[in-house]
Amino acid sequence: MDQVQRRKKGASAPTMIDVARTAGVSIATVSAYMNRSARVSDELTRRIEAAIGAIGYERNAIARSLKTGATHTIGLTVADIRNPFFTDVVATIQQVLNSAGYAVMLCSSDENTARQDEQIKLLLDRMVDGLIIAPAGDDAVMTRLVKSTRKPVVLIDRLNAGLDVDAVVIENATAVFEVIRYVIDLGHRRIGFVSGPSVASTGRDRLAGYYEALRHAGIGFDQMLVCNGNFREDDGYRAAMRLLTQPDRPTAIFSANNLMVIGALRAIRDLGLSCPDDVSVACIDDFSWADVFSPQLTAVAQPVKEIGEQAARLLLERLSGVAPPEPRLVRLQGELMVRGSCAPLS
Amino acid sequence: MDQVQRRKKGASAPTMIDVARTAGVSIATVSAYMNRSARVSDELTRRIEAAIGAIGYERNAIARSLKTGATHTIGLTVADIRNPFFTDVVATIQQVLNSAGYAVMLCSSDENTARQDEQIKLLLDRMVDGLIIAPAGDDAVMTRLVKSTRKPVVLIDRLNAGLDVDAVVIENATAVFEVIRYVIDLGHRRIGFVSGPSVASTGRDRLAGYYEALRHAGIGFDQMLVCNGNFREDDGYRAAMRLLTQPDRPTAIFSANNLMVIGALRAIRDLGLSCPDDVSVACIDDFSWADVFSPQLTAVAQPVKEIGEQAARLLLERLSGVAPPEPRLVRLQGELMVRGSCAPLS
DNA sequence: TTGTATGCGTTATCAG
DNA sequence: CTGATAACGCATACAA
Repeated sequence: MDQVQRRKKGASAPTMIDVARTAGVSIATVSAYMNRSARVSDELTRRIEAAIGAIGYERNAIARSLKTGATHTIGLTVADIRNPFFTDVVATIQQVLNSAGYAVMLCSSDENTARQDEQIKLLLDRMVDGLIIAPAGDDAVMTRLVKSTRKPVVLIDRLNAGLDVDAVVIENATAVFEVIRYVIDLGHRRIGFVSGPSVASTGRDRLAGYYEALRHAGIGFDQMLVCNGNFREDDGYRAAMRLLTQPDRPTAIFSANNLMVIGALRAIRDLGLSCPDDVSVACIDDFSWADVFSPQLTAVAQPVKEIGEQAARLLLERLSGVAPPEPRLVRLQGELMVRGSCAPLS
Repeated sequence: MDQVQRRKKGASAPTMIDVARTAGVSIATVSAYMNRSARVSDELTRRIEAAIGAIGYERNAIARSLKTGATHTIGLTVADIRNPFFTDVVATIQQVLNSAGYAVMLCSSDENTARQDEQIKLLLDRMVDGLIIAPAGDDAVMTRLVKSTRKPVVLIDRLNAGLDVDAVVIENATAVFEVIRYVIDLGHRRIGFVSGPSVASTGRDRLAGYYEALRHAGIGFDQMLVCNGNFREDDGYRAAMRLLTQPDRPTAIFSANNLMVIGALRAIRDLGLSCPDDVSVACIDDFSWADVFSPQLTAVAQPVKEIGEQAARLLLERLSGVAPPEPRLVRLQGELMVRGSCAPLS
């Protein structure tokens, strides 16, 4: 069909053809102008710009994507969008990627691997150019999904054994080791551990740090002192309840993340106990408000900003092809913030 | 070009043509099968499914969108993704929209109208099917952007005078009125107000509720008791500092949102004061952990879940065309959570 | 420099 | 019920 005799002037949005027609140039020239892919004479440039302004043309990113194969959109799934840790990371990733010209499609799997898999499928289906994943856990479907895509993928927060992709994590075992050692130094011997799920590398690594600290201090390991959770507030509550209602209850409780520590504190309150007088508490993940509310939580602050920046950087490098072929693993350090929620044991 | 003699088997992802070829059917039949748009015989269905499995075909959403004009993606911009209020709303919107088959593209404007406008442009450019906006503020560019798009738009949290679109907000003035009345009933007369920006309807409405409560109680209005902020933590800190360092300092401080109240509490601490002994504190926006940390904040809990659900519902109704032509305004009620951060004034 | 023609992967129309 | 073919809006070799 002739490019001139179209566009009934009513229905749909103006296209490049309309611009070409009203500017009296060819569609290729308009395209060249839009992409600065070739020099367009000043005269035509002027006419094209006038035409664009007149009919309010905006280029259709879908058609453009179909042609170029790139959407300039990246997918981001996190285990829990309500978790301030992820929120902070997301905010940074967002900023970096946006200023690099990418939009971000965000999904939260709510610590549910089935939902996570669906969302990764959704994202891949939407033809994102790349993927940043904070995995809810290692699961076979996701592994297969990620392996079978040719899009660059960056893992954050948690590793997945079966995946050879770029990743940004913190030294979880080391971080926990340090906190537990600090608690032990305060005189505590019976230290309860509210653990994350073993399907998550963070769950496993943080528990490992706990064991290591105990062994290092020569403290025997008591199976009753470890309770599993799924990183949610309720899990922390239940775990702390179980820990604190046993005969020889722990004098300190460590929570493997921020949400569970709130649950644990609620359990402490519901049992009529107080922190740090009756039970010392520490955790991984800092709160921005930790210094203004009591108990002022002793916690390991994760370098959220840097995690986000590094993740975005790794992805951007892959997208622009300047990354080396082998996967890169960035390991960051947490920082122990000693506050008032752990008391010395007399 | 003949649909059979293509696909060099190496490079790009398999297309419908490949499926048609390996299944020995026509491309239209494959399409009919994929969309269930027409009955396909059992025999062909079987062959198509086998082919899809064999070559690992996945339908290209970009091409599909180009053809159908729908992306099944909706854009969502919030004023601040780090604010738990927005996070909660986002999480709900996400869930509802996802289960309706839509993906969500999220942007955070960080209370910056310029960034917000860019992001709305970005989203519209990505051809989202609809938009949910928590405006950083009324600004002309956004108003024009929203007005000129034919995509359905839903506003949440904040209204924009110039826009005749669906919206979900809470009764801000009423909510503040109630809190302030409660504080007045405790005996307070000098009540500082840490306000949001006047470019945001929430900023204006909440301040109006404050004035109304004072007038209702016959308390004179003192210009020195109101400090403007931009809903960020730092603003709350600065505002509270100014309020509490004046000669006849207020006995109570009300913060127009959650982030600023944390700043205010930090200021109180830095001044060597304590809450609620020296200064009572209340705010809009509840915290999930408010009951386990001291001071236990008295606050108005916004119905975050319902805000998200209603916003998603309004948008979905527009998308499916079952909505009435005129814009709908959903006004929800906040709930005053009385805790311990406000003390009676002897 | 500027214009023409073709294809990206689907969907949809219309014959068979 | 199935098959061929024309768009969807843009980019891009290639021709002029």
